[in-house]
Amino acid sequence: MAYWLFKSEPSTWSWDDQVAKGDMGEEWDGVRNYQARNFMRQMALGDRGFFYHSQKERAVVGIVEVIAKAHPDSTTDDERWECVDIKAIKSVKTPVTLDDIKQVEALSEMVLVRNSRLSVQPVTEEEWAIVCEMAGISG
DNA sequence: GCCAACGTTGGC
DNA sequence: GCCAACGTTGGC
Repeated sequence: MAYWLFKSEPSTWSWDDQVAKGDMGEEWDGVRNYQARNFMRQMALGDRGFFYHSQKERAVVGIVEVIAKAHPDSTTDDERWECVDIKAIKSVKTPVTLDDIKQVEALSEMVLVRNSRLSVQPVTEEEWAIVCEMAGISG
């Protein structure tokens, strides 16, 4: 199983919105970036991901699961763009902020730190475990 | 609200 | 195929 991070502006699509969709989940649509799309193409059913709020909040707020492999993005006719479907699994006990992450040496190579603009990113198993611990959950 | 970093576009 | 110009994202 692989681990990922999905970034969203809460004013556009928040963790609460995602949770409200329940087990039906929702398309992670609107991605118009090749790197991000390529990562989504690599995702498998059951892969886990962090749900991260960008902009003002800047924190990991929940855990999601991939429930549909990459398929055409329904918000565009442009066949270049694809997306996966994800559903909310659980909320964090404690949001893990970007500041928190930057304090941890073992997390200094996270894509979130290295390339803050990428909206869909891979997360290593070690990074996953550390952030889950900081969030007060078991992952 | 500003600006740095990055990706994309289009002219050559 | 290069590179300048431009647009967007997201941290600060």
